[in-house]
Amino acid sequence: MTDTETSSSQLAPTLSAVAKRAGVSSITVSRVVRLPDLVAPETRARVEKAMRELGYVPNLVAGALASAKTNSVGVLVPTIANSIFADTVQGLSDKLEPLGYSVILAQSRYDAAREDRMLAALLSRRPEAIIMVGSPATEDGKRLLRHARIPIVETWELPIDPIDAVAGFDNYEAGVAVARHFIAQGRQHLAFIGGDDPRGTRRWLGFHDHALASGLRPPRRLILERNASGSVAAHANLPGVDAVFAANDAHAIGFMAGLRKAGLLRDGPASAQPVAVIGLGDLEMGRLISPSLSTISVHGDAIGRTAATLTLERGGERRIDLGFELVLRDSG
Amino acid sequence: MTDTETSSSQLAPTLSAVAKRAGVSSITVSRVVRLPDLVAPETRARVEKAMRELGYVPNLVAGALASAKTNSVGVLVPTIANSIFADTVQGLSDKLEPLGYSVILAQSRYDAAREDRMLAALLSRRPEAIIMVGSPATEDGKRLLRHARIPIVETWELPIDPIDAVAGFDNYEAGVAVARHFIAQGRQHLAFIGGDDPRGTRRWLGFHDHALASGLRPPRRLILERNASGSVAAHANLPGVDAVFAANDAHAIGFMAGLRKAGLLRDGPASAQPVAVIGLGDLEMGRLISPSLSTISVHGDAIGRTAATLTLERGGERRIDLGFELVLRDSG
DNA sequence: ATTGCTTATGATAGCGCTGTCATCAGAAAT
DNA sequence: ATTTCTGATGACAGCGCTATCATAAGCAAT
Repeated sequence: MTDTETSSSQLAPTLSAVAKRAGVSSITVSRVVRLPDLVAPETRARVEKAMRELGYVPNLVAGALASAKTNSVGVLVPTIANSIFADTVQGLSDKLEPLGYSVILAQSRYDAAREDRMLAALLSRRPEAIIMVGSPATEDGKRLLRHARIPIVETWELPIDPIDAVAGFDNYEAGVAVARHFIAQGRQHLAFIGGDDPRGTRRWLGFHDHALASGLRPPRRLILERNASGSVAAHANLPGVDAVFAANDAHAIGFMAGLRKAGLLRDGPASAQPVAVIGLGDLEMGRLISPSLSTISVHGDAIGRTAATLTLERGGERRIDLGFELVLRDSG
Repeated sequence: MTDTETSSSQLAPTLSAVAKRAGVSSITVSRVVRLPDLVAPETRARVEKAMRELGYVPNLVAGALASAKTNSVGVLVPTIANSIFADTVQGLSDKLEPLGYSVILAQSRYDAAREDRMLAALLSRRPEAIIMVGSPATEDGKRLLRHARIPIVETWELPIDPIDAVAGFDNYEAGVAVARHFIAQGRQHLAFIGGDDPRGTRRWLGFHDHALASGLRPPRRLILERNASGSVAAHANLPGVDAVFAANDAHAIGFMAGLRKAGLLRDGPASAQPVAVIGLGDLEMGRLISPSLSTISVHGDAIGRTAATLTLERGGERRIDLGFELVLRDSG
């Protein structure tokens, strides 16, 4: 018998199976797992041996029910692929996993109905907190969260009326900052390209309002699919534009590819660009391409880590502005 | 009283609270949630009203314990940020979420010990399957999975001795394909840059073996940090090299940035490049930059969706090779 | 009237743990 | 010798559900 854990039923061994084998009560086995200091060394050794021999893996589902603690957090993002939200998920899970929390991940795909379903699905697993990108799109979603009586962290925004805690930055001000920079550069004809999700729209609003307030003609806005390829052709729809704010770096890089084809991209500094381009996200890639991409840098992983902290500590500041940074390189 | 669900204790309402309010037994409420067809329409309406009034959210933790079905799958990836694995996670969760499964996500961070811990943590939540990138790095990890008696899907590789199911492609052959292409192009001095994780190493091996078998001098191998910035400087360490296979597109783009600085990058076609570069992953960005990036295209999302299918269907082919494609553009 | 079948509902017993007391030595303090 | 405390262990109930079997009513067929 090479595998001591063979034979016996197909079923996973339980606490009491281990207990029986070690000649102790099951509560003692439970303590060996959770509070080993309360168990005498010899007993502990005996129990640990039995656990090894049986290949015991604790059943956290049962544990969670009994203790009313699931040690899990629900995380809801619009999408995880090709997205800066992955940084946030990484940040929060790096903080949470070592503490024994598991991350239950759900994607809304920018769909309000799916978001509500995912929220309900998450909540029925009784996570100890919910971290989401943005705010619930519907009143139903908000009510669900408000009644859950667990920490809720909204991220990537600074909602006026948050459900509970917030870790984000001011998308409106990001738009303002870009517009201000373009204007200081002497650009006259501004445009905004990107999605029309809530955060993109806030950026657009800030961009738009500041341009108007500075006496410019209203900027143009082009709503694009979420993949960058559409932005390659965007330039054709923006005649006369000399400065573009892209809602994310992927769109910015796509747009620059279009400019290159049109012969409107220089390898020189921003001042030499016929059309200035600024993105958002500060993808590593933006630093590497030529001309290098100017961008609004936001710290996606810091948002995740901060959100994690907010789920762990009740009390203290519940609204954290992580800010952003206008990083100027050669594109704009 | 605007909120009917207020007052009453702080505790979340249970099945039997709903039952009492609706004047039925709790099992009937359970049926309304799971098997509504078994309940008479009027009874169902009464129960649904009570659920709404109380703001009832089913407790899947209890349900899972009672039914021995958690409706969850554990997913283990090395990392999720800036990574093509995000596509795989998206693919599998798009397939699984509509079926009522939740994704429990864990990251190993390319650390064998952390991987083992995460595997044990996942397993203790009794997922109905585990999907992971690659194979467990340790024997302990393998044993854990083998004893779990649930579907296990290893992805992004085609291990010789899989634990259960596999959805991936042949990394060795990808290396061979790139070497073959370089050689056909008349390149003489090959190099490989990238990480030394198992998949990267397989690619290197194929690349190396094929170069040798074709009579070339042994390719050089440069092991880099996981972020692309290191690859910018890589060229200095590879004098005389005229063709580079980067283990992923980010490294390839970083390397090209270095070449550009060194004046070794042309906007022309591959034949005009002093140093040919081929990446792996087929990032959208690679298409957009100039010169456009040649790459091994792998379908990360298809891997995820296939893995999901493999967890749902026992029986049938358990080893699926999704293949790869050498996509030739201007960089090599 | 009896049997059999279907539909709608309920009673009961757990699922595998943990919280909350007990219990019982043995040591220390009175 | 008695009390008190500490350390180690256990008994027991119960977390909120579901599986399983039972029950009752209604109705058709014998």
